[in-house]
Amino acid sequence: MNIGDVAERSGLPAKTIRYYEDIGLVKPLRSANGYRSFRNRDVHKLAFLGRARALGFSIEDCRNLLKLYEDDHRTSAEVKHIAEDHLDRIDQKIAELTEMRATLAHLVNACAGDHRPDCPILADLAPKPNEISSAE
Amino acid sequence: MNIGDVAERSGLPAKTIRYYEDIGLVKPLRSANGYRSFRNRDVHKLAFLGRARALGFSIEDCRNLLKLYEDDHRTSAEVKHIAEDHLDRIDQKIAELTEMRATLAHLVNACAGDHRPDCPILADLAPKPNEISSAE
DNA sequence: ATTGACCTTCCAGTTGGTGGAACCTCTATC
DNA sequence: GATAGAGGTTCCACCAACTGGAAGGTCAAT
Repeated sequence: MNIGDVAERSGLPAKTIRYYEDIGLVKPLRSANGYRSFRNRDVHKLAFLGRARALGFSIEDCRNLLKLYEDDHRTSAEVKHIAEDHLDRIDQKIAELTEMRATLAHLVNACAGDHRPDCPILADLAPKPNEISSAE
Repeated sequence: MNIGDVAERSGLPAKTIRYYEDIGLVKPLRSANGYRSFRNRDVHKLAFLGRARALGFSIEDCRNLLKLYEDDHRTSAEVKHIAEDHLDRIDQKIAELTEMRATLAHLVNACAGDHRPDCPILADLAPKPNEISSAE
């Protein structure tokens, strides 16, 4: 199968598929004309990757998940470990964003948003006199 | 003031300060020895940038906020607009992550995490037979 | 004179692709 | 056989926002 068909089937752009080959995630064969020739298992892998990426797993996580996926002797503990780590990272990210959101929403709320220059948002961003001790 | 002192005062790494000069966010003077010489307003700006970045504003947002900050003829509407756009982007990001989190938490929960190979996480990532029509 | 803490520039790498240029191949049509 | 168009190929550059490191200059103190 050529890359265009694979792109359609896996839902990944052809560029991305070539990139995944570059970094060793898939190893399609080559036809006599130099075109990549994908087997069903390649397409299968790519679909797996697309789904894992959609869940936010890093490429390195994907690489490891793929390895486990293809290893009959894996343990579910190994898989779970990767997923739990990722879950923790997501939770942390959500916490960060939620805090930003709270501060920002507060400031936006306090800002009149009119023609005058006074703005609580800028006032908050501006360093307070005590934060930066002056000296040359 | 030399970059080391500025780094300490602004809370930004020296590397980052140099980078901010590179991309035109600050324009410190130079001493005879070639060292960067920061005025109080440079330090002020850098602290502003640090705070804006901590709230997740992009560098381009920061550039615009800084411009408004230094413009006596700004309107709070302009500032508010930037902040609201950013808030929207944050909300969208939180929504994405929250959805990922839900799926992932569900899968992690369903996974025994023991020595056996059966794993609902991998099962979910694997393409279902109907998703990929086979053909060579 | 030398040590060590600063400072300088420049180049490369990070993450996960994306866009474009220049060029080759295949199929269909005239 | 020529040609057009839709595929494919490689390679290089770029995005954000830094960060690490190498090679070297400067300064203050011993």
